[in-house]
Amino acid sequence: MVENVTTRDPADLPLPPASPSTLGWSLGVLLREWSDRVEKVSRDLPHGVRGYQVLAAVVHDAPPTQASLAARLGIDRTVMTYLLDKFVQCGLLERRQDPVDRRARRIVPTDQGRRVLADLDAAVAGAEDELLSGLAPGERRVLLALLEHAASGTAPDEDRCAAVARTIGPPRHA
Amino acid sequence: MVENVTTRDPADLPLPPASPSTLGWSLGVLLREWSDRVEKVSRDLPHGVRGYQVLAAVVHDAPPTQASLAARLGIDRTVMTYLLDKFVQCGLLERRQDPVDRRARRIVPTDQGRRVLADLDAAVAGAEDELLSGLAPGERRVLLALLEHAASGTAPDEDRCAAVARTIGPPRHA
DNA sequence: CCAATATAGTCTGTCAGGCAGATTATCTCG
DNA sequence: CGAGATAATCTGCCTGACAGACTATATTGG
Repeated sequence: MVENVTTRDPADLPLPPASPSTLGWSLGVLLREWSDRVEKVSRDLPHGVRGYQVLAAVVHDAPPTQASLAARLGIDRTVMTYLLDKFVQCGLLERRQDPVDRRARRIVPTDQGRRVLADLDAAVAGAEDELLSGLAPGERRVLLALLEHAASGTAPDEDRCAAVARTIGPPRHA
Repeated sequence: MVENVTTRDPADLPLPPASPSTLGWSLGVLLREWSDRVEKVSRDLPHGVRGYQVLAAVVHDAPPTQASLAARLGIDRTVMTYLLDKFVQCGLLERRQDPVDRRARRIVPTDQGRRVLADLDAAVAGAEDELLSGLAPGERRVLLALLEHAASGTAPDEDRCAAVARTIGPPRHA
């Protein structure tokens, strides 16, 4: 009997040599599921999930420029152009010339944009809650923290925005 | 001269109701980053990252049928058809008629397929390691465990296949 | 045992969406 | 001031996803 099975200790991890790619698979499944749910919720928005992500990024993170917004979301510049076109057209966002660099546009939300996003955020929060229903509240918090930490570590530019935000105001439930 | 600098008040732009969508964003960033890295590693494979995922799923999870394989990876069945065509053509996988249900095909890896995957798995493991370099080893393990748990909770069908497979032992060549 | 319906996989055609490359306006630096 | 870089936009092509039809087999009810 070949005993390359080193299961002598319960603290031993159960999947040592096996598939390394649980990570990729898990991320894929979760993101797909997240997208599906958020899609349902954002059906009215110009571009579904992506629209939500754009709007959320603009309002919550206020990236200085269109390009940085695109980079943050991993979207091509040329794509970002027509995504924003639609939002402007719908009166949810505005393009303003950056006074200091007239090549750049500052993307700012309209009041309606803010309102719409607030509603969506609530709905999305619900969806996420449901998505993670298999995890205990503590586990969820840990997962979110680790995910964000990992993502921030690899993200192209943000990082300190998020870090600061987290330091100043951690998610407090009122 | 119109200086609408409305951003001087620190209390003006807080992140009042903590953005719920860190989840979506984090997942997106990480998956994108994972894909990029794995893409580099899987450049020789028929369909890049996706090819890797297919091959890994076939070998590690041995889904009974083509359809279930597709479902597991969130790929359309018509797409799965031509993905597999390529793999068969390259001699990495084989389609065999399921003896019990002759409509179905059992997808089995060739020896070469296994070998190729083994190499890739090693490389991917390295890439993942690098990807999560911002996290301490303990944190990584926790993250992976939680991710997998969450994903399994929402995954369409697998769950018990994977669970059973893991419990019984890694796929010993049948 | 036959007919009807369901399911696994494949094939075909269509179409949106993404990306490369050119274009315009502006900035920066020598 | 001219040369090169950068933000955003515009144009056109082309891949790749999905819908729907089709074949082969399974299942079920009469």
